[in-house]
Amino acid sequence: MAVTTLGYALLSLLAVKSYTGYDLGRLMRSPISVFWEARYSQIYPELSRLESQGLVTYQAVTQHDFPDKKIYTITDDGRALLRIWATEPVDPPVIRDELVIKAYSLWMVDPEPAQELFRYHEQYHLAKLQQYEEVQRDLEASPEALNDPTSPTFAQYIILQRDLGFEREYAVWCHWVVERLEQTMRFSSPPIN
Amino acid sequence: MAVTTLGYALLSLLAVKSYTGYDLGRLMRSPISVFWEARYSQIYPELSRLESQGLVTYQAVTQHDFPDKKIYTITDDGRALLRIWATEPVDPPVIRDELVIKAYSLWMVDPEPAQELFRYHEQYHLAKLQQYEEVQRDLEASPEALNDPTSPTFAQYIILQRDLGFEREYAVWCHWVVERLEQTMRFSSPPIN
DNA sequence: TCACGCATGTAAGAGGTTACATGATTAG
DNA sequence: CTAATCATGTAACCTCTTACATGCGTGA
Repeated sequence: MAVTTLGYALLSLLAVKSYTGYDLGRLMRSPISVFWEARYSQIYPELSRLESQGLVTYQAVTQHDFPDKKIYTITDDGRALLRIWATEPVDPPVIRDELVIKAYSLWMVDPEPAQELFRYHEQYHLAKLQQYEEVQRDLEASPEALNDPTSPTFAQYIILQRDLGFEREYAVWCHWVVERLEQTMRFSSPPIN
Repeated sequence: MAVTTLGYALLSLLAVKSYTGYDLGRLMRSPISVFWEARYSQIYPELSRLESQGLVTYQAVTQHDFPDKKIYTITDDGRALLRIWATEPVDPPVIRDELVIKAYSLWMVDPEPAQELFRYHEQYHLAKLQQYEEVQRDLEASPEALNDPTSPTFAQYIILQRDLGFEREYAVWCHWVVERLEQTMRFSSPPIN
């Protein structure tokens, strides 16, 4: 009977607009980037669970040139549950970041390949940052919505700031690691070629 | 035959020093905060898997006043594997943060309880930040190690910067959300008491 | 012709959490 | 007297990923 975190994620997207499972999956991997990238194999079963719990309904649409689809809509019960859940306490997120473990082993590896690894991740997060900055520009084009706390755009802007901050901070850290490795290489003995 | 992420996490801790499973579990939930908080029920089986793979060995220690224990030590094979793994490419982490989903639903809830939620998380991350800053002061007390790229302290300092940045950024975001809700409340009609 | 977008799903397995079991010592 | 610390583990369960299955239309 309980709703999973993914279930709430889907509900919160459906609270704004009706979508198919496919749409929801694409949304979760778009640069508009809400939340994280869930697989279709998890989304579809989750949607039918939400449906059996009466939190969403769907309308089957028959198509000729494309596969048939189900457009899901949140119910009043779903909306009510989401509103209650939204302000209830949560535990802070658990971050399982493999790069951090690798960083912890840097003392036992050659600095050059380590730098390469961190340069790659710096670039990755800078690219993500740019994508989010584009979305930011789009949102800031309609400032009325950003000041209306009852507008979904307002909430989207809030989570966008989180994404921006996260990517910026991560890129800065990667850059700092590369610099630190550079610096320490000058102090240690040069490699034997 | 493959080693899991937790397996590498344990190996990277054992590369510095020998520990019991219990020690490793405590380390992972200490403010010295390496990585994330793994459960003992996951650590113990993982250690025996690493042992069966020849990546660690253990020495059984019989105790009178406390339960017997096993002190695990990394093997040469384990060390070699860890060094290779440490600079191999990784995917960026997937962040599944329930608070971000809740934030996405803020447009449909009362601002007051929402502020309370974000104030709580701001305090949480500020407290974490302080803990990390204490560790930072401890590490900076011995600056020679911080400039030696072959010292585990060097690597610990690197991941500490990540933790510091993460907590700082998260706290700033929470604060910003609270302020934004404050601001918008002044624009909307006052609640009917 | 081949891959991509549309669209929904099942099955198997890996990873992680919660609950349970045991038992002595020590601090409040 | 109760809770915490030390210390290792098993069993059941939930969550998430990977692989598989199907099939039409369109653009390169």
